[in-house]
Amino acid sequence: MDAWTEVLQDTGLDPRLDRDTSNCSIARTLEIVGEKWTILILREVWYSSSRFSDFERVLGCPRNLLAARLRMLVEEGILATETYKEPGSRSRPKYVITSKGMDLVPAVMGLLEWGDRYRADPEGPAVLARHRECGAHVDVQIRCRRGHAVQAEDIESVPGPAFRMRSPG
Amino acid sequence: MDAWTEVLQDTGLDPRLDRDTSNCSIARTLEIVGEKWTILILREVWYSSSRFSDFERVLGCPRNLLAARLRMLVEEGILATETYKEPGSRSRPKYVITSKGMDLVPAVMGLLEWGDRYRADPEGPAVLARHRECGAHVDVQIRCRRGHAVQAEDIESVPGPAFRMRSPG
DNA sequence: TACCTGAGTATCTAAAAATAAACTCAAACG
DNA sequence: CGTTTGAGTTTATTTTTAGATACTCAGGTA
Repeated sequence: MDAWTEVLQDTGLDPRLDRDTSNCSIARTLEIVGEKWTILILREVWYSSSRFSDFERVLGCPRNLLAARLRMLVEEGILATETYKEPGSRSRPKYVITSKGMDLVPAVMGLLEWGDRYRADPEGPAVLARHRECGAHVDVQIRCRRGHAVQAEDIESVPGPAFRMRSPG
Repeated sequence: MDAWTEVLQDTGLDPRLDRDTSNCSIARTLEIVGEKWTILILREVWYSSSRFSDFERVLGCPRNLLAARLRMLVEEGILATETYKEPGSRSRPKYVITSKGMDLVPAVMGLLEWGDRYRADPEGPAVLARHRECGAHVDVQIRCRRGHAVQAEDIESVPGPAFRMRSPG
């Protein structure tokens, strides 16, 4: 009997199929970043853009959508506003990434790598990621606390502390 | 002068802001999996669901959308169909993940971890991921080819072989 | 004082997507 | 032979989103 089956015996319910999925961390993350422009804005922040007009120029995103996405990212604490001042102009806002935003890097690196592997142009990727100190190519890996490299097939999902069943309505 | 600046001097264009973003691997991956139901279907496949009715039951997704997403995932080679047969019923299709689909695990683990950290219930995550062999918790890490663990801040993006500028139209 | 610029807001239309509900189809069963 | 079941398809309705365009606003410059 696996870790799922033992959480709910004799109820006629299936812990995998009848569980409450509303507190799924994947779904909750997607509520915020699971939208095209949002992730592309973050990509540009990583590539060093920070001004409203930068995003508009490189993304070609409508201004009202851009403003809405930036506002949401700031509300969520993924970006923060600072001000910049070009000589001869007044102070204007710019957007910088927070540590909460930086913590999205592994997820986005995962998307990048998959695209590099399966959907790149014949010449290769458009952008490469490397370690600033040593210049070597970086990639995402799955590891366990004991330090072993883990293959995707060797990952086992088990119910966590907030696991609960869907109310039978 | 950084790796971006040296690709395009004296043109008045900015290699970051005027580059062609149409071959971005992040965007291309999102074209496929950057949609709510699609990633949630994959989540359920990892949690072992495989039948049409399983997905419908656990996700509450409209059938026509579910059918469309499953068809797309099979066309893209992320899922494959096999048949199963319950005693007393005819053969029916089921969906299994391919190695191309398994290669999305790091990206989705990244989303999961971020959600666990910033959007979990007070009790903690709904689901935990552990290493089947040793039972230890698994997470995603960024490493360079030399084996160093890399912080997000120490990643440098540089133009790759398919880098090109946007045509000035 | 009139104009310019970056950073938005407001408004509208058109297109796309989500959802619900009804319908189909092919075995297997009774 | 009529019914059930899983796996869809079709159709219609509503909601959301995208995108374009025009407008605002605050300070700086001529």
